[in-house]
Formats: sequence, C-alpha cells, structure tokens
Amino acid sequence: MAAADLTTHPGHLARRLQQAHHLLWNAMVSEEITSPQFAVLNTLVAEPGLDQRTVGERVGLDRSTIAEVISRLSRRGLLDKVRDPQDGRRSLLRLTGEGERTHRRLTVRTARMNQVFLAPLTVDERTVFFDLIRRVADAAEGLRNPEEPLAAPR
Amino acid sequence: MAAADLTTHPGHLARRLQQAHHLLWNAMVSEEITSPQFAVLNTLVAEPGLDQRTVGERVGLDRSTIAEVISRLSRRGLLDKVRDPQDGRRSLLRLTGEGERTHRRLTVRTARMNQVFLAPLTVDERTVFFDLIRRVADAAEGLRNPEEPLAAPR
DNA sequence: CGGAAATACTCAGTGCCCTGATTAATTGGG
DNA sequence: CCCAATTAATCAGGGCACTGAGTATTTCCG
Repeated sequence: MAAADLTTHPGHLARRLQQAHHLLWNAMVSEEITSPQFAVLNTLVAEPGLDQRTVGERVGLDRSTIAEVISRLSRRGLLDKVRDPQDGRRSLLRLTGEGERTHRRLTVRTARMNQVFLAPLTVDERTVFFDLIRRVADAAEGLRNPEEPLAAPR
Repeated sequence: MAAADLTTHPGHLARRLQQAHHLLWNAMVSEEITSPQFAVLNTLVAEPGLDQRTVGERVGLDRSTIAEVISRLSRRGLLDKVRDPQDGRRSLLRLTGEGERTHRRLTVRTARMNQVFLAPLTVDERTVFFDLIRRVADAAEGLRNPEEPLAAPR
C-alpha cells in the first residue's frame, strides 16, 4: 500500500508536459527539426558566430548534448562550424542561408503551435504559467552550484 | 533578425523544468533509480499483477519505452515478469520484496525532494502550478485521437 | 620561461522517448 | 470452423540528456 499520487509530483507533470509538447511539435511544426534544434537556430540568428559552449548555455544544453545537436544541424547543412583563430579551443557557429530560411519558416509555425498548446489557458493564466515554471526551474538550477554559502569574499 | 524569445515558449520551459527536476532527483532521491522507474514501482505497489501496457498507460510511457524501463527493473531484480496464462500476449508484472523495499525507501526521499523543488512557490501557487500544467498536458494529449469530430455516435 | 590550472571540446556509457515495422496471440464475423 | 482484424510485445532506428574521463589549447603565476 502507500502508493503516492503522481499527479501531485512536479517531475511527473513536467515529463507529461514535455511529451504533450513533443506530440504537438511533430504534428504542427516539423518532423525533421526538433525543438532543441530550433532553439539553437534561433540563438544563432540573434548572435551569429557564437561559440558552441555559449550556445549550449543559451538554450540549456550541456556540453555533450549541444555537441550532438550541432553535429546533426551541421550534417544537414544548416550551420557552419569553424575553429576560432583567436582561441583554438573554441568552435564558432554560424547559420547557412538554408539555416536562416529554415528558421524563418519554423518561426511562423512555432507561434501557431504555441497558440494551440496554450489554448486551454486564459491570457492571464499563461502569464502565471510562465512565471511559476520559470521560478521553479531557476531555483533548482541555482542549487547546482554549492551556493558559496555565507561570507565567501573570494 | 527576428529571433524569438524562448522564455515565452512553453516547450522550452517544459524542457528546462524537467532538467531542473532531473538535477534535484539525482542529488536528493537516487542515482540508481530514475523518476520514470519510480513511477512504475509506484504503480505496481497500488496494482500488483498489472500488465505491461497498462502500466505504461498509467505512468505515461509508450510501448517501447515501458519495455525498456521494465527490462531494467527486472534485470535489477525489482520486479517479476510472467506471461499471462489467460492471454498469451500479455506480460504481468509484480514487485519483488526488494522492489517493495526500494519503493518504500524512495517514497520518503521523493516527498522531501518535492518540498525543495516547490519551495519557491507558496502553497496556493503550487495548486495553480499543478492545475495549469495538467490542463495544458491533458488538452494536448486529447488532440492525439482525431477527435471523432461531430456526431460520431459510435 | 615553464608548468599547473582552467577551459572547450570529444568520447564512452547509460537511460529516456518516440515512430514504424514485425511477430505472436486472441477475438469476432461469416 | 476459419480467416481477417485487433491487440501486446519486440525490434530497428533516430534523437535528447546526463556523467565521467580524456585531449588539446590557453592562461596564469612563480
């Protein structure tokens, strides 16, 4: 006995939310380009020539995952990857023309999809929805670093 | 130009929320048993002898994923899997003593973890948080079936 | 200058997650 | 009774996500 009620477990709800999103994305946006891939394209539209690590940081992907995503986008010819001549450790990224076109096309569809996804909520509720999720995610993210507890003048 | 603001994209927020949860789960609950695995254990505590497909449905995992999760739990001796003598297509699942012990132990830790995870929200906000996410996820889930549009008396 | 520390990336390994195709078993209608 | 449709599970294949270990490059300090 003593089974927990999963509908009050935020982790379980988060997973279901993402699955629901995945479903709608596939149906309404693209079966080729995934949501994380779009996030990368979107970042590079705003900041062309960014290095790989920073792109990962912007979209919230760790070093390994961003490497895979970049490799797939590069393989499809949506972005170019070159060594930074100033700093041989870095890879600098830049969209190709095809990458920019793809981003433009998907931006429209993504907006439509978000409308449908959020349709069950009123406009006010959407604001709350974003706010609550962001606060929870940010707080947990903040726990990642040991907090430099008190007076850590460094 | 014209890069979208990802902080207003529910899919991006959902992904970040899940990452945050994963981080806390690893730190506070278990590095061995994952959150989906716990969900399976939890379901089988409530309903021993359930078949694989139904367990997947309860915890929100598709046929392929539930098979992998079950196989891992079985390999670790946390559950037993037997063919249904009444219906040779089905696999019936049941926790072992070790599986029950693991579930009990993790239940306590999971509750503590959820407290920390939700700490940024007031008690009222938590209710709203659950409600909004559930509504969005349920609605998208509902779009899966073509809706039997109008008069479909069945 | 020269070596230790930091940084960016890669690689190996594990697990989640989905779709489409295949196989085995059951069910239902002619 | 028999065969077609349905159903449960598996398999193949692609993608996301994390950790820990390893490599190359740069930086910082004595």
